[in-house]
Amino acid sequence: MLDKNYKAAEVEAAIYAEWEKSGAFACHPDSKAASYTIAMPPPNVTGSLHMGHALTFTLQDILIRWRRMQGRDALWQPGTDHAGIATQMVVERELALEQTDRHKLGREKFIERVWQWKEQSGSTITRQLRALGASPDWSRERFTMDEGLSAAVRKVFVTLYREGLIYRDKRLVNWDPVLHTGISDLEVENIETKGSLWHIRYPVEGTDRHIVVATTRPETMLGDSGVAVHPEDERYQDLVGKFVILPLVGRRIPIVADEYADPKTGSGAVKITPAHDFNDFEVGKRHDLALINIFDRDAKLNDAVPEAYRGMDRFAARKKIVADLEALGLMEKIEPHTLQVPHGDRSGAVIEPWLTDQWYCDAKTLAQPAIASVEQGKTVFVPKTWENTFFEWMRNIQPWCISRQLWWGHQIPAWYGPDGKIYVAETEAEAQAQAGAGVTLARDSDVLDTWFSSGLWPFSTLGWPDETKELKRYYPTDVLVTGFDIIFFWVARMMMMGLHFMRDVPFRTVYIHALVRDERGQKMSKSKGNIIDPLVLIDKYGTDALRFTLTALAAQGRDIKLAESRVEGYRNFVTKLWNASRYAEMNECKLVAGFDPSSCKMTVNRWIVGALAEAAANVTDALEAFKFNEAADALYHFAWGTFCDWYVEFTKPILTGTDEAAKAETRAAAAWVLAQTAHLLHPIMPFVTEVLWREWTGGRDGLLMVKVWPRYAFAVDRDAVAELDWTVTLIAKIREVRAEMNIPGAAELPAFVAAQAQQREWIARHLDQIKRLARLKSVEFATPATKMIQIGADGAELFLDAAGAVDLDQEKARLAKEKGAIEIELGKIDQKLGNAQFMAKAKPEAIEEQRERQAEKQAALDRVGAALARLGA
RNA sequence: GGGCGAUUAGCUCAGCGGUAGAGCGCCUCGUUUACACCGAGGAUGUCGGCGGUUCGAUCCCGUCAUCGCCCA
Repeated sequence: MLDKNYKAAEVEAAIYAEWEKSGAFACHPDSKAASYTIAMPPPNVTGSLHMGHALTFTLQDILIRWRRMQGRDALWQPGTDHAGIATQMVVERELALEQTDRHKLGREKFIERVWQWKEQSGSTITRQLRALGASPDWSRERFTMDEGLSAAVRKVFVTLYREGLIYRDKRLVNWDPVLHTGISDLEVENIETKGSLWHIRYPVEGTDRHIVVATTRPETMLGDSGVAVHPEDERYQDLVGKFVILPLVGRRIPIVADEYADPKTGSGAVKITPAHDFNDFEVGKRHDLALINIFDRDAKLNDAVPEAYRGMDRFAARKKIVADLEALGLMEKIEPHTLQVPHGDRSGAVIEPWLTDQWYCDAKTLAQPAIASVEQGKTVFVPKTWENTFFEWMRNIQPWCISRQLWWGHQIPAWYGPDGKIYVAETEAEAQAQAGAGVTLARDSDVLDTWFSSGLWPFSTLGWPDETKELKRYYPTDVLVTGFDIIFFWVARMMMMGLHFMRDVPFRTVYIHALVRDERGQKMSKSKGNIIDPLVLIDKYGTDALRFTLTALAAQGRDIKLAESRVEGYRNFVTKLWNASRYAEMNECKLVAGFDPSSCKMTVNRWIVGALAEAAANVTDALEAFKFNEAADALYHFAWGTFCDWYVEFTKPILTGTDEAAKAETRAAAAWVLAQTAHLLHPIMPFVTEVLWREWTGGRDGLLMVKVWPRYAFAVDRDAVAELDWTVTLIAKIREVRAEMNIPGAAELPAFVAAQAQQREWIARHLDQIKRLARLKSVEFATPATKMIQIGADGAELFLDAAGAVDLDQEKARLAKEKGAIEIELGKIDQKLGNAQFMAKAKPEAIEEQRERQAEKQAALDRVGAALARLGA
């Protein structure tokens, strides 16, 4: 006998262990079944499960479990990402606690230390994925720095280099002066900041005129190598080609005409600092201005500036420069100004555009096939609107800076000879061979952007560059499930790399889900303190409740605002299901081998198996279309609203009755429907359904997770549906009237019925149920002589004998109100049907529908009228 | 500045060219052979404003407002 409540916390770990031990998570490369593949977006090895993970992995697990039950050879490829900067920072923090740092340790020892950390702590996230119930093929778990994946990275790098798609270049890079590395545009967060706009007067050489330039970063003036004005700006026509003398520095720099200068902003003239601003860099290139680097790697002023400023931090220098300019009377004015300040997404430091040698990937070339593939529908985004986002990014893609000045990551397979000549090769030996024996080589100390290796994930995890059978079988993957925040970081890169190296898209479908936000719609973040920890919810309500909640809220194209009350509500749903099973068990509803749902004779059973079949079809359709919330909704309403609320209540009299044949059929049908419901719920709520399945089968029939997904050949019995719907409506109406008339719930009232043959038959068949659920003492087929409460149902009139407990004036008022409501409805319909335009132009179905409604309402009106007449109103 | 999305019950959200829905909350009643993490019943909506298309608009189009996100 089941306990009264399901205790998720006590059973989940054991159930999971059983699944994992059974081998049911594994793919079968030699199977004849069609494959179904999802490459799991590898969480950072430093990560711990947050709500976004919980959502994305729940949805992926639903798809995988569902397809697996459908008989597909499902591969959910798991793994973790080495997460260069993030991981290095974690270990560096540890070192700081030990009063040391990576430089004292040296590169080799430091990397050893990171690996150690990875061995000890790197499994946190995978352990938490297990708590979530995720069912990937753990035997195939990969790590982006595994030997195999590293070999793939080297091969890709070397190949792209030889194809000219990777190259070394001196350009401005987003420099993080705290982490001492360049980062890609995507890793930069622009934060709106209140600052100032300083207007500085630059003296024009050989005149007593000044030209005023406005800047948000006065300290960079030390690196100015020009002033730009708009070519059509009349104010400065005569100055173009002349020079200004840069204050504080004394450098003579040209005034150039360039459209970058906006005549409407400030004075219309801008200072140009080509070495420290991306726009200025371009202007400088056009006019051949000098690149004057004034910062060191800490963003402190270097020796290229006047002595007074050397070694100063950029922000301290700003103050001093402003003060010095004011002292010289060269500060025209200072205005408050809000601007976007670039920050490193990891360090939070203000990013400095800095001139360095970096490795770049020619993303523009690689992007073309990716764009074409989406245009041609080889890869489809769901919802489709995200394709615009993808195109927008891909069509304006910039060279991708792939080198990072870090230690943790894939070291770039490039070596330099004493003369600076570059040798790129997969191994040092090859590079040596290229250079010739005896040439001393030094390896490039940089590592690759983490996204470089994760871009290979869909094929590197399958064994590429070896032509493994897994690669052949599981690439391209079927669907990628991810959030829109990494369309650029990851989806785009996988598309580029996959198409280039595999000659095919990495996935057929990209399902983009929402971001999980808090109740107020705010992004969850540590600083806001609004984080809801999925593990806390799991402890409190069980994994299934959390999974069901996320599924029910995962409507396409919307952010998810998560309220804990929803989780609680769906925990209640788990309990409801549990107790329905408990009820079934108490009534000896046992699974019957070979039960054929279409063989049911009783209407109520024919009805419930039909309703189940319909729910099953709805769930399948919803999953096919990635409409997770609709699948959850269909199951919730079938299980609770149909099965528990009506079928269970309806069959109670049968199960406690004496008709053995009826009992047997009902028990078998109830058990079957419940078990099928568990099948349908399993992908969303794997734990409780597995526990119940074991309870019903005694563990003799294997695991639910490998059972066949429901699909039925039998047709829904429409007559049974009509009969039950009518009966349910009748009961609901009686209950409604009773409540309205304040008839005590316990009072059992005699009833009389005047009905057509069909309805008489229906009432007779479900007499016990109607009496029980509507609290009737007796039902007599006759029209009563006295005045009573009167309830109309289609084809029947039911009279309730409240025996003086009810004031007939009250009943008259009730009927009058009902009449009024019907008249309003009928009026609207009459108006519509009386509209010549409507009759001429509306679809025939729409007209027919209105006619039917008109007839319905008219009949109801007649009935209420007759009832009122009988009461003498 | 460019783009995307949202605006529906007190709250969180579905939905949709022709009867406006769910969960939570609220109110009333209730312990009848699963379940009070329950059951029965109920109240609450000019579907953001204004125009347009249409026989008909909460739904399609335009516009405005407000909010959110992404990109410059």
